[in-house]
Amino acid sequence: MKQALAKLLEQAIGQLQRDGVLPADASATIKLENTRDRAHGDLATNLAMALGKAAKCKPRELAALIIEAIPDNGVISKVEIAGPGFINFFLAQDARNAVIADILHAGPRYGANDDGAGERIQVEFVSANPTGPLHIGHGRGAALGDCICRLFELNGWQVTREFYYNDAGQQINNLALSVQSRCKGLGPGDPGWPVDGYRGDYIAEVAEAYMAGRTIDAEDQHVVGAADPEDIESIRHFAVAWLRREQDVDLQAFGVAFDVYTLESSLYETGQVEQTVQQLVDSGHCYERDDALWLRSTDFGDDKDRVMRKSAGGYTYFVPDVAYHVDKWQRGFKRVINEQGADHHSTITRVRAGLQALELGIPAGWPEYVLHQMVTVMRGGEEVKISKRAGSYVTLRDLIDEVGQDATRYFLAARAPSSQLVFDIDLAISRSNDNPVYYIQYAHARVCSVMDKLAQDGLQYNREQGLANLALLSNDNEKALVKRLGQYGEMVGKACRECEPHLVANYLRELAGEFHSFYNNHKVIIDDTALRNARLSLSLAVRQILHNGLDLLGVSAPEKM
RNA sequence: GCGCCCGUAGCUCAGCUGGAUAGAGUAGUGGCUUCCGAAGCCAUUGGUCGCAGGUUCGAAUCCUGCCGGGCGCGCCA
Repeated sequence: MKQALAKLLEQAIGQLQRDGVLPADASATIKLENTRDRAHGDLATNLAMALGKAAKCKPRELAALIIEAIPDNGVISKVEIAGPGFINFFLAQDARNAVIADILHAGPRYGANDDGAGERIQVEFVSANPTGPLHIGHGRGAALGDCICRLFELNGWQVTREFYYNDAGQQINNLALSVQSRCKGLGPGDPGWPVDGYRGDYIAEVAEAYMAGRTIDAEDQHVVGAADPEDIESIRHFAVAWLRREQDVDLQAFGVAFDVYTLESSLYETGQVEQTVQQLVDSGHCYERDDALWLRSTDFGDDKDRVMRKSAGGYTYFVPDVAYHVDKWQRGFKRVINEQGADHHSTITRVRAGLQALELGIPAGWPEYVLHQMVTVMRGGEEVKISKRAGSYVTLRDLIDEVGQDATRYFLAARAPSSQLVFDIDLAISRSNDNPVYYIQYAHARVCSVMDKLAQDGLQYNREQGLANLALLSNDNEKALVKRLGQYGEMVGKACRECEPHLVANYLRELAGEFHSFYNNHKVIIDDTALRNARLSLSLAVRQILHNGLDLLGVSAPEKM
């Protein structure tokens, strides 16, 4: 609809240029925006104001000329010049109503498009260290990452969801030592407890299972506890496997599944880390100093050079990170998005610098990043400090159990990633009925309920008649709904381009609100068959979009509540 | 000190590739169910868009400088 109008305006501008009203080189991007106020029509453009100077005439006068130059068409029903020179377009109702038929025909696939042209894209998200259960911050990453994936899929991309396990660093040593101490009956604070040991109760659970010789059976791993408190390698292996399984269970409960899991340790085993280091050395961007190997990352915009190999031996964490991204590149992903917490912000420059230094033809801005800000958890009016070492934090599993998967996912995805998020557990639990997600789901259930009532009354929905009588939808509530439905496709495209799932949440709230308003003002099941079927068509289109949108967020669309 | 993010109604947040009287939820007040689900609707109260300059027909939105909050700034990951 918008595109059709933009094309008409383009033709109008071309006409005015031929007529000499506008200089041939005058140009302005044609910007059409959805109006906020219905009195301003459906779409408005500031074209006349933008071109006023070039045409050397007043914006309102130019607006009149533009309007005159617009070719005849079936899209526009009325045009007005308003304010300083806005051109307001009122769309023909027939043209607007067409969206209802489109939605009903496309069903669950409505909104899908070809923007991605089937290109492959990889989204890495969550990527929690296997040193403890997932907390609410990981939950935000999971909710956002998964929604972003769903958006890309809808927009025609072939998406790979990937999880990267840092299972090879110092923190894993701490984990192994912590479990070992528990195996020996030590607790946090006891003499001999590791300085940076993990204090949470789950460490004791891991130790107990290890000593009991329990088996961890998961998709890609089968590990048996060796029950030997002196075998630190065995403990490490068991603990990582245990915690990975725990995280998988949490993610499953959250409705998030990954296609590929990559272990940092595997990059060492395959020699990819060594190979990357060698290539970096060969590239001439490295140097030795103070017994350490450095990357001259300042050549690529970093504010200081970075150590690659420590003087005591061993690589710093970003070296396997670079090797990992080389691997992603070699797997053929022209686009890679890493969704992570903003506290990892500093790694971006470093990883990109390493990739540039390799001179593999990787673009400077590759990979892309979506960073989400911290989640603050409130409980009993007080902030709950999240500290893995202190063992006091809110796990994702707790949240799902208490708040429910739907509400948790909605809350965590409904805010812009760049904004800090306050998650008030008391509010989410005790006032769960006021939760916005129920408001949206309720609208969906209401349409289902209308359909039930229709059947109870011995009536049937006649789609053909409904679509043939859409012109009967003429009240403000109906018009508002039709207009909103018409914006779904545009919204979905923007949410994907900007990697901002919260746009979906906002849209759904608006749509649900407008439906509730319509529902309260007008009966759907009425004697007038033509109008009844038209309203049913509208309601079913609304239900479909609510369903599709909730699906993008990973939230269910219940038929009854 | 440097880098990134944020500062909009009592609270939680949208709006930010400049547009027409600044929006929603929640909290407060007052209404609406012999009629498809009141988990709803309608009305109303509430804002110097952190502050000060600048850019222009027009700034919550762009630029600069301050102030306030968060996160980073390691031969940790």
